[in-house]
Amino acid sequence: MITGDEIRSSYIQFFEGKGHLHMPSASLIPAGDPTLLFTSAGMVPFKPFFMGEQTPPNRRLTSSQKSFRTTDIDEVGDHKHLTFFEMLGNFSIGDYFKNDAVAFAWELVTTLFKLPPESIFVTIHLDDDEAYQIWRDEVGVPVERIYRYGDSDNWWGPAGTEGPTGPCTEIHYDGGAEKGCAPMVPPDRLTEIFLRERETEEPQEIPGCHPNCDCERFVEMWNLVFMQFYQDPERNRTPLPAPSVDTGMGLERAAAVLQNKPNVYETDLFRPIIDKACELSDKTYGSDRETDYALRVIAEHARAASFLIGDGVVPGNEGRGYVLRRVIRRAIRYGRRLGLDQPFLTSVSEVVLERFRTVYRELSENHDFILRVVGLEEERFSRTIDTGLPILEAELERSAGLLSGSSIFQLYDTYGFPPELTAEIARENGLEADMDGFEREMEAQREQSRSSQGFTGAMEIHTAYENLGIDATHFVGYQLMERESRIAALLVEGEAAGHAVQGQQVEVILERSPFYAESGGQVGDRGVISGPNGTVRIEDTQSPVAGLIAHRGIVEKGDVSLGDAVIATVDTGRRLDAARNHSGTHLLHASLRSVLGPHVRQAGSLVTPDRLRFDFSHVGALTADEQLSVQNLANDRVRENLEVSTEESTYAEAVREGALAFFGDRYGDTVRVVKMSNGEAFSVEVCGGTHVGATGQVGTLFVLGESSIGGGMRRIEAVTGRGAEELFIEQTARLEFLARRLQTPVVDLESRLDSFIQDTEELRNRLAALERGSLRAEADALLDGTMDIDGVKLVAGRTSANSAEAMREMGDFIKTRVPSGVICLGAVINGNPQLVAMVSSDLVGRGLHAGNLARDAARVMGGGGGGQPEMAQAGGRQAEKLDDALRQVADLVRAAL
RNA sequence: GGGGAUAUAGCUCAACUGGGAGAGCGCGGCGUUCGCAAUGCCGAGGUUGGGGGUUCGAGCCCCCCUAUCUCCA
Repeated sequence: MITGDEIRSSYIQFFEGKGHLHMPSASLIPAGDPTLLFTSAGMVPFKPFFMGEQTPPNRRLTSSQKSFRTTDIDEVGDHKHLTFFEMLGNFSIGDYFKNDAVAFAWELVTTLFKLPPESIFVTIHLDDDEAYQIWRDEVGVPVERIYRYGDSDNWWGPAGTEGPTGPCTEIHYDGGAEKGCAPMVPPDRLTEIFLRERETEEPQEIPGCHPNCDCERFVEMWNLVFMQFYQDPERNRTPLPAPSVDTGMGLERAAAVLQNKPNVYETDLFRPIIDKACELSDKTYGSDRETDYALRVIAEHARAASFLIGDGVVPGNEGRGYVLRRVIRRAIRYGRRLGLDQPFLTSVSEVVLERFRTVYRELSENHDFILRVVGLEEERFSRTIDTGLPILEAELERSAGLLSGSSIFQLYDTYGFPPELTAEIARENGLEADMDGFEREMEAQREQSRSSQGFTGAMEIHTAYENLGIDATHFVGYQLMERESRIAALLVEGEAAGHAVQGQQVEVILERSPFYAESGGQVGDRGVISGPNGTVRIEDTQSPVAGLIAHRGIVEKGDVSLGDAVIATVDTGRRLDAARNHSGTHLLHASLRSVLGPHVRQAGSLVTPDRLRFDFSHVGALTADEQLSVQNLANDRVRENLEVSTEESTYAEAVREGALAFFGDRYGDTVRVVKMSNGEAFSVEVCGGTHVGATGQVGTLFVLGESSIGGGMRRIEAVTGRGAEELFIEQTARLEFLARRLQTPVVDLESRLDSFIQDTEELRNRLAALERGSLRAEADALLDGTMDIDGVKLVAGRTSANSAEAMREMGDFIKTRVPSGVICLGAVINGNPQLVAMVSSDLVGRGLHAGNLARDAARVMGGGGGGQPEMAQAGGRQAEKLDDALRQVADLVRAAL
């Protein structure tokens, strides 16, 4: 039997033999394309080549590309759908076209894979007569095995709103008529049906089986895309000057066909993983449908999750991290159905790593990390289940027949309890789950999130700038801090103006400027713009429209006018502080990656002259050791005084050379790459910010702290240079101040403080004992005045207690002397009168209630109170009435008896 | 960026309508036991995350902050 590994390598070798260059699989995180969540097909890494943005290393390429698709995530578990798969492909970038592509494919399938030609069906696009002719005449496929399909099946692209697009042809493997759902529809008949469908725009019924049928007879093995046109955003298509070919064959499907297995899960690419899941759950694959489904979910998702983590994705609440989390949690949910309620996914992942580690190095390199992340997520999810389950059970208890959508939503929204699991448990308890109601609640939440998306009237401002008729300010601030220029535009209160006078808030636009506008987390520059008749103090610099630099400030002296020749001077000290923090951020980023692992990715940052803040993806909090290691490493690199160099490059080029870029940022055609290196690069990032010339200028980097900003996301804050120095001075001063106050040398502070705390403790205890003693004496005195109200003993009186608690203690003491009776104690605490009333349990039976006593007595002092029958407390506002209240108690007791 | 939930002893969690801060585990001491294990009694351990407010009185109600979890974007 040919193994999956053999299929992969023989495919690559076949195309290498046809002059193709083997490109290694790119990361599942698309490097050059911030608009894509995942690498979803073999051609994704080559997009810049197809778009003509870059020159490929060779016009013929081949690869086996790791791919991930989120669309079918909820279908995984049946025989067909996968989230993660390997895509074999051969690519022609303006080289060969339909003839060769088809010929190569046919040769590979029939001679290398040795599939019988009579079991191969091909499909083409309705209009692609060229492909039809090639298949029929050049390859010799009988016409009854060439089927035409419409746009939904055999037209590809564009990916997004514009881009290359074209018809495709597919190779289907016929598993045999006995697997079919019905007799085959002849190709001509099917073509007629699709033509009518296109004309009427109504879906037509297909009377029989065909290659794209949903039944199990055919396996779509290979898709050859002919990129023939370019489609613009208005959907106009123009022929591409150099048509290209992009093909994709799912390795898993190919393995199923070549290994003669009914589906991908029976192949050697999945079987070891399935077997492990069977072993753990004590089930056998193939025994029943439900079990098989769950086993497939576990195997598929364990595989997908391992690869995702291997490429640096970490579970989180957004974007890729959220997809990963969903995949892991879905696997665990299905595991529970098999009775796996203990952590199991880590063991399954171990098999995945074992199976694929030789081909995909990142799996072996990140072996421990992958297992740790899976384990952590597994643990986290079981906590989610544990907290949600009791709430769900209570909810089920309350509901009859139908579990409301809002309940399902609340469990999901607040506790992350999966709705499918909720529905499942509800069914087990004989209740239906209102999933439609749930969906409505979800939609309402989406609506709310969208509507709260800050509407700042950005559009209007936007046009205000565009109406200025200036497209760009030339930024000269990388080299200069001062530069003469001319005022190209002035805005007063958001409106274009020709003139501004002293005291007015203005925005100045210059022809060229050394001022750095806020971007990439680095705040804008401050400084002064001085003209012939006045000066403007600049408080902030922004870039409201790409390329435009708006200096915001106030006219400090005189006036300024459009066209004035000015000198723009940046506040150098502030700029250098910011530069130190920005370079510090890069050092910190690289250090974090070095200490924690390459999964650390920038999620946001803030660079001000005072401090820096850096958000990144990571599982769990940093230990004190890790934090220290990061700081030490960064400072080592500071002392090594690495050269900081910048160069211009294209985005894709920069990323290919290993530069880190921030997902979600938009980059222009050319990007600036900042490198810190002393021969060997320590940090390379795409960044437009201002930096120091060498890392030594950073001075010292001091980490202030590290915290969480949500699942899978951490935030670290630090200071450098002057900030670090100030911090040190401040902390030292604080220590010295403490030392003076505690009259001890700084080194002895801890022991001195310990002894202080101990002393306080001791004193507190002694005071409490003293108070207890004196209150006990008071209690004794009160006991002497015990009254007898119709046979009920009453101890009532004023005390000097300073808390209700102390009075309770007194009451408890009196109780030991008067086991049957009523006790009512009063005291003025913080200026307010307070009462504590106690009634022994035997008297409660006779109708006395401490709560009533306390409340009624307190009424005299302008207050209220309450409590339990045997003990209650009350208070009021009029301290002078306390004695009156206490005197009243006797009457109250008498009345209650 | 917006919403929801949680925060109580070292750990896991109780505490009704606002009215005496508790349990189990763990820890310490003293026993029973040949030993391991088990077990009995006693004990320590709390600014109820922090701050403000309402109230005679707040673990509980309101506001702000912090941390953790979670959903949406």
